[in-house]
Amino acid sequence: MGAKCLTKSERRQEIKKILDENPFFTDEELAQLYKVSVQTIRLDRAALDIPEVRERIKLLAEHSYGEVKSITGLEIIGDLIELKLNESAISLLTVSEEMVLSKAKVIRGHLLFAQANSLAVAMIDSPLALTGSANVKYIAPVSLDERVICRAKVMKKRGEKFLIKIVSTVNNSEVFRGNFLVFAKGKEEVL
Amino acid sequence: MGAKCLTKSERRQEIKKILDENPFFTDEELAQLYKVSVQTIRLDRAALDIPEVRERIKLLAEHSYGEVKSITGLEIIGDLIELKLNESAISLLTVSEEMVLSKAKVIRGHLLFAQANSLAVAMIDSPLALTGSANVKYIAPVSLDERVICRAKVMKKRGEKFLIKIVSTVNNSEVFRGNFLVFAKGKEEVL
DNA sequence: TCACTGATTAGTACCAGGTGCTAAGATAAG
DNA sequence: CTTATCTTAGCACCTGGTACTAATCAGTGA
Repeated sequence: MGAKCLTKSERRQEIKKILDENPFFTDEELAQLYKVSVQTIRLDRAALDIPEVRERIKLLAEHSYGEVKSITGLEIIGDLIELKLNESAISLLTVSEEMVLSKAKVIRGHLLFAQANSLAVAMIDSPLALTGSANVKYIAPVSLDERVICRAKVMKKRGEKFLIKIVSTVNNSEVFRGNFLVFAKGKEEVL
Repeated sequence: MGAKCLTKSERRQEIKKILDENPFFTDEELAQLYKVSVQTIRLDRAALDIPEVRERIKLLAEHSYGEVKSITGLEIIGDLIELKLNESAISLLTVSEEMVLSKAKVIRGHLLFAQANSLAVAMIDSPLALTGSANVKYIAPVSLDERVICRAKVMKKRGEKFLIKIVSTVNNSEVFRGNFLVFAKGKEEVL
């Protein structure tokens, strides 16, 4: 990793990147990494407007904590945009580096599924919802940095069974679609 | 919340609970909350074997950090046990805390899908393989600490198209099954 | 050569939120 | 009264910083 004689701005860009993907480094460690003094690192962070380690860690923790708190939040892959319980829902997923196959920069299939599945499950107004079955089709590959909008709509409801239709699009063109059968479970024991 | 004249053990139980569901409290804040001194809180934490705020927050952050990495970042979800390219493959996934729905301790559906999908894609002898479609069925819920064995088998192969049958079991009983249609992509551009 | 500039480094005082240790009350029970 | 349990207090020390001042070093132009 970065250790050579870098210019100030090169170093700063590297620091920005490295802290972006691993916020756990202390100034000390960065200083050793780039063979500069701790003070220099502090100036760099100040210039880049990056808070201290504890703050960074805390933000990360609060983020995931917030998700956990919001009942179904953690369970959702992507950001919930709209939600009408038992009717329809929309979520947005921006494809980041970790989501793609390293070679092709194409999103892993199961993430599109996960977005759809978690949305389908989240939109059910019930303490617990479980997927029963799903038929899905991948229409076009999705690449890094693209924004996937996933729309879910309840097509049929019979008792505790919900048939949900999912369509995911990027720039208004379909990339993924599927039908999910979801079971709403109340307090009764799961099968 | 708790503020009355509690016995030591009552207070400790409350502290344990409160920190369990909200790890962000400092000793100071807890001391005010229970109207005891900071030192008392420290003793309580020591007795309960609860680390300091920063440590708690850090653990939380590392946890969620690891989770994001592992679910999105890995090429294969689960551990590859056996692999015969273009023929069959087996992977094992042990259900950990991060994989389950917080309330029911049941694995999230898309993780079973992810295990199956990543296995199906991995077993194709090609620089790039993409999922075309999938039909899956969830037969029984899978709980925390259970070990999911996923078996994939190529049923049909026509040119670059592979039909793969997946069966996932826990203790030899089926929990998930599906058919995946996977496309092997060579160097040619993806559609 | 001198002066100036930008980048870096050094040093100081201070902070939160602790640990680890010793010692001193407070209170109830035998 | 003595003893044991619980609680509080005080102190030195720690990490990973902030905020600020001052010194150093290399290169550049005049």
